[in-house]
Formats: sequence, C-alpha cells, structure tokens
Amino acid sequence: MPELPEVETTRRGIEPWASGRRITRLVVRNRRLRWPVPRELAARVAGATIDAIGRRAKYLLLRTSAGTLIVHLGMSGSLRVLPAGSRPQAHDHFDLELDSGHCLRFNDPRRFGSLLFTRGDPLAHPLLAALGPEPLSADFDDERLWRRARGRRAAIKTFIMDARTVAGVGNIYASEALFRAGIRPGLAAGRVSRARMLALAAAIRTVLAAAVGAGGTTLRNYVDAAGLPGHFRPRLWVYERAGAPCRKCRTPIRQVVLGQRSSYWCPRCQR
DNA sequence: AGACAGACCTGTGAGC
DNA sequence: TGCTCACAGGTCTGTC
Repeated sequence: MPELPEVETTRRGIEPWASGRRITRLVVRNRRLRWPVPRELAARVAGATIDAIGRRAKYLLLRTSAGTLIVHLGMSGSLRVLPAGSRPQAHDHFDLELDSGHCLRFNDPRRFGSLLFTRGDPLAHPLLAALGPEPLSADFDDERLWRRARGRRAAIKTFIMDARTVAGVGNIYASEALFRAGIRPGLAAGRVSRARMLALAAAIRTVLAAAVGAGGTTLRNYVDAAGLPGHFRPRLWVYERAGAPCRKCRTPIRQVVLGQRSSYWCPRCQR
C-alpha cells in the first residue's frame, strides 16, 4: 500500500472536498475489514461536521464534531472523492456521504485496511499511541534514532520499517532511503556508524518529501483522491528492479528477503 | 526487550 | 484453457 507519501497525498486530495462538510450518511457495504466496522458507527457519525483531515503515520484522521474517524488504507486501499450514489465497483466497502453531494469512497481489494472511530484523542488510541516520530516533523530526531539502534541485531531495513522507530516508512521507501544513504539493507542496525545513521535519517526525509511532491508511487492499486496514480515510480532507484542495472553504477540490482519482505539493493553502491 | 513467524485477504502473473 | 504456486505498498498477535 500506501506508505506515508500515498496517505499524505490522499489526505491533501480529500481535504478541500471534506473539510467543513457535514456527513449526511455512512454507507457500509462490507464491514469485514481488518477490524469489523461497528454496526452503530453509521448512527454515531450521521449529522456530524468534519472539522479537519489529519494524518498520523499511515492513518488518516477525520476529525468530526462527534469524534474521529480513523482510516487505514492497508496494502491495497484507496479513498476517492466521487459523486454520492454513483455505482459502486468491486471492493468499494464504504461511502462517507457529504452534504455537498459527494462522498469519500473506500476501495480495498485485500481488506487489510480499516475504519475505526474514537470519541477521545485519536493519538491516544491503542493502535496509534506507540507510534514513533513523524519523519517529516521536527520530532524525528537523528540522535534518538542512533541511540535506539544501539545493540540491535535486526537488519537496518527491518529497524526503520518498525513503526515504533519512525512512522510511515514502508517497504518501498525503506529500500529507497537505504540506497540513497549507501547502506546495505541487511546490515545489523546496531552496526551502522553514527555518521551513516544521520545520513540515513536525512535520506528518509528526502525520499518521503520527494515522493509526496510526486503524489506518491503507484505499483498496482494505489490511486489518489481523484482516482489518479502517483508519479514517483520512475524515480525509484532500486525497488522492484531486481536484475536491472543500477542507475548509478550499472551493477545488477539484488533482491533479498528481510523480515519476510522483499528488499532491493545495489551491492556496489551500498555497503 | 527484541526478534521471529504466522495471520488476515484478494488479485495477478508465471510455469506447467 | 486451467490449475497451482509465489508474491504483492501493512501491521497486529503470539511465541521464544
């Protein structure tokens, strides 16, 4: 799915359509998402006004006068703005209908996504409370990243994909940031030098910011709020390029599985 | 505490 | 054509 850049692109896309609007109806066609959508949710949010659209890690936060709707896009989800009542397609699991005549339509073939609700502080929700710092905010502290890695034997790629280390870095951008920092993905996190760890933090920031600027990466399912794919894919250095020549040194890109996830790297550019 | 594997689910492409 | 298998952008849960 959607990693941080894709979720942020979605947030920006729905914001002008949803912020300030009143929810007229929540239509749930399939409540069997990662966590079942509660039956009473529709009644709780009907009539509420959407005050703001936020994001924490890969979670979208629709703050309303009744509470906060928390949307996760899972591996294959998207949230689009469409005319309310337009014909649903396969895997269109819920519509959040607005008083403008539009709706936010959630599509997710694999159903790893979710729709949650909380009346309290969403950041205190059990699924969000333990998340690490936002990589594009000042909370992402290079020094703290370095300290956290002390003694860790897990691969550096697995380490930066742990949402408690830093939020929002998924499989694509973990490989991409490591390429940019010149660090091989299988190196134990605790063995990355301080200087290289700082370079990695910088690479995480730059690659995520660049991907947000390009509207994210589309490999298969991802589309933004307008139904359009992201444009970052041609700018990937290594992801899904196994066997293809490195764009810097022409050495064939390698693929290795770390933490049950495919990882891509250049054996010459990354040490 | 940290490091794993397994689980959830559907679609797609490769190989036979 | 049709079957089986591997794999896909996430992340929680259980076990050692």
